[in-house]
Amino acid sequence: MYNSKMIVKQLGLSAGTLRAWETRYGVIQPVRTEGGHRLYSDEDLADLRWLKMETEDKGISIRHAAQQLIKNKALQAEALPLSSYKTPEPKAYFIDMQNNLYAHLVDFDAGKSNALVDLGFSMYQFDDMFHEVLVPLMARVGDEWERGTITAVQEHFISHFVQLRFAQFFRLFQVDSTKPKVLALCPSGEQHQVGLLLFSLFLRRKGLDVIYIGADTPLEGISQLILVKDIQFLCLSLTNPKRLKAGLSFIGSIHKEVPEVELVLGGKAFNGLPKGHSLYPYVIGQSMESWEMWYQREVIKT
DNA sequence: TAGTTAGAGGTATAGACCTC
DNA sequence: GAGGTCTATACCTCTAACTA
Repeated sequence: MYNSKMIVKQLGLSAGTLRAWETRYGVIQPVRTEGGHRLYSDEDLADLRWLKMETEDKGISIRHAAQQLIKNKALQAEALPLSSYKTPEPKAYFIDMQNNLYAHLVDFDAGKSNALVDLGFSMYQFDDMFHEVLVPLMARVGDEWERGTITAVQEHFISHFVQLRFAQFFRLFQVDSTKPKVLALCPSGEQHQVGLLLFSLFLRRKGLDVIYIGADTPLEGISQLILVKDIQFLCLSLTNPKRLKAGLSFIGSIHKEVPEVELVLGGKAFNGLPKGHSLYPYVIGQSMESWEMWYQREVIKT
């Protein structure tokens, strides 16, 4: 449970705004301590985060966003027998959502797709939604595109949709200026950035100031950026093993100019590095657990 | 077109109460 | 006891609708 101060810090909303949303629209009903102080649950936090995203990113009025949230919750409640109401079994729900979302996206129906994702975010932790729905969705889109069952236009549309969702969350987390700065990018030629996005979101949630450059980043200017912005960690993602040689050359050039920057390497290509390779110690895994271990080992120690 | 009004939404303040 | 949080209320800004 969270008190008002923690909610204000996490979301950047004022305490007055929180109370106004509660009393005017009834969208959240925090429990109270014996003394009457509000205590917010994880669900309250998720709801508030969703409302903030709807109002600030989409420009929807708070009244309408609140109505939509209440409607979404009511629809979900209706779908289940009242006597046995509980949050749907996540695994089955995520698979179902992924299938429905895929169908809407290949049909270029952004409205239905957004509504479906909004509903998911109002019910589950955003980590679960990204890991269980959006990331597998992107993997599936990549496979379908390679098989030729969807067009390049569909692939681009879906990628753009998912990236927008990442970007919305990215802005919501407050930066802790006492924590190290991070530069995140994919070397030139690398187009797949979902893993990098996810890791950047993980870091941003921890309060790190992440400068996200994204896919297909040229070498020019990177070293200067690291020096000017006092970057401590350089995160690189590379999925295509065929581009590993070029990727290593990319890293070598940067390391030559700024040897003090600490490397964080992720993606299928780097995961294939042999144990004896000099860069092997900088490769992190693909699971949240391995990221958390890296964070505790490399960031908390600083 | 410009002024007025009303509503929506956010913020500030005061005083009382609660927590640590 | 200091600092945080509460409720209630007033005030501010912005926008849209209305009117002369």
